[in-house]
Amino acid sequence: MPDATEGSATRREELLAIAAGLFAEKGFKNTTVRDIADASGILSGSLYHHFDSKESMVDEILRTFQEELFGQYDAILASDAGPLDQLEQAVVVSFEAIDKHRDEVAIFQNEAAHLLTFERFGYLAERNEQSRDVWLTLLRNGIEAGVLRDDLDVELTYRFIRDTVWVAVSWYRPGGRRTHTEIARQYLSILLEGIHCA
Amino acid sequence: MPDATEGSATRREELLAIAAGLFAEKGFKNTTVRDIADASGILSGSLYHHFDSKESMVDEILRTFQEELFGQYDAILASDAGPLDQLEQAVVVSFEAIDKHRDEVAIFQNEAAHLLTFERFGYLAERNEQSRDVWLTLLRNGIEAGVLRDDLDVELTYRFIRDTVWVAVSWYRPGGRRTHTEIARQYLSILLEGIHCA
DNA sequence: GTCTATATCAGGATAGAC
DNA sequence: GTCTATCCTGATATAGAC
Repeated sequence: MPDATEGSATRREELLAIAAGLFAEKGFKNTTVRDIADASGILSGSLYHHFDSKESMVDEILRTFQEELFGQYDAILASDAGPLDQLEQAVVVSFEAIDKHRDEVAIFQNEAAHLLTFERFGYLAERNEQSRDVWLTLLRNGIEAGVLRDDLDVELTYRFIRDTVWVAVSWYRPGGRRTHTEIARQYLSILLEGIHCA
Repeated sequence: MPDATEGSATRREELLAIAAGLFAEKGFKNTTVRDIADASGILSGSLYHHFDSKESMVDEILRTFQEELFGQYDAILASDAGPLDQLEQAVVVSFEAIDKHRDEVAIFQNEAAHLLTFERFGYLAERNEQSRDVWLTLLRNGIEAGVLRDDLDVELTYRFIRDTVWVAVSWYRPGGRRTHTEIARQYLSILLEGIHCA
């Protein structure tokens, strides 16, 4: 009785995970349907029993991931933690996502700009907007509460945070010298206090 | 008398600029030789009078750009400015590159990882290594001189700087609300002093 | 659910005329 | 230096047997 809610992944999820790994590693366009089939131990034609197209695969991969991630951001915003705590939690959650869903983050990072040009992936633009809202809210709350500098361009600051957090996916490797929590902590230290001597 | 040293670009340079724009916008793999030819007002076959292959084009684009950029880094390191000044200059020069060579930076950012897997583009790995040396040297000099915090992981700090600087190419638009110098200044302010209240 | 076989098409590249 | 014409390969996707 295959069931998506079970611990063991369904065949569909297995195939998606394999595809995600390839998309992340070689890029969407550079990964052929045959690559995915090979890695799955079946032939390319068989993949079409499970999915409409290569696009459907990347679509499902990104949708699932973003639903989870934005659920976490919402929970943080809805919590009664202070503005600084919320900002820190958002950073931690993001690095956690890089650790737990590396492929998905990488795909989003590397392919979103291109996929965005197709109507089918319009929801990615909405997610971008939503992410911007989250970070801007966190920053503005911090400034209002007097814990963050009020002389910085909020829009620029948001971009720097967003970029630095997500781009870490390009070099972070789970099981490496530093855990994602350590990285998040160091990152927050730089972001909050700067690298200059006090 | 067409001459590369003249103010007016040679046909070759014109074509490379057009190709660079497309590579940056749509990605290397997603840009067809016919796309480049169309944008240049000629037919695809004619391009092969000027270049061996699509790969040769991106190769020449990246080589030329990197030669210039690393020349600037070398000049900064060789100067007798203080460690903090040198670090600031390196950041400024990088944002300048984003302004003046947006396409080239974007191509390097988006395609290097993939191109790197081909022997032909092995020099990109060397350039990465060289870039790492530059930033690590700047950071270590700063720490040694006592102007930078010594409690940070230098390797992580380097990555954060590198990533945040270059990823700006994905959103920076020349002629926008902020000049590249303003952006560099704000960025340095965050990097050096942090966003937390003093 | 997977395989065999194949239709269909797009893209990189070439040869030779103009 | 550009065009015409075309080759060749590799990629997505389909249809139907097992």
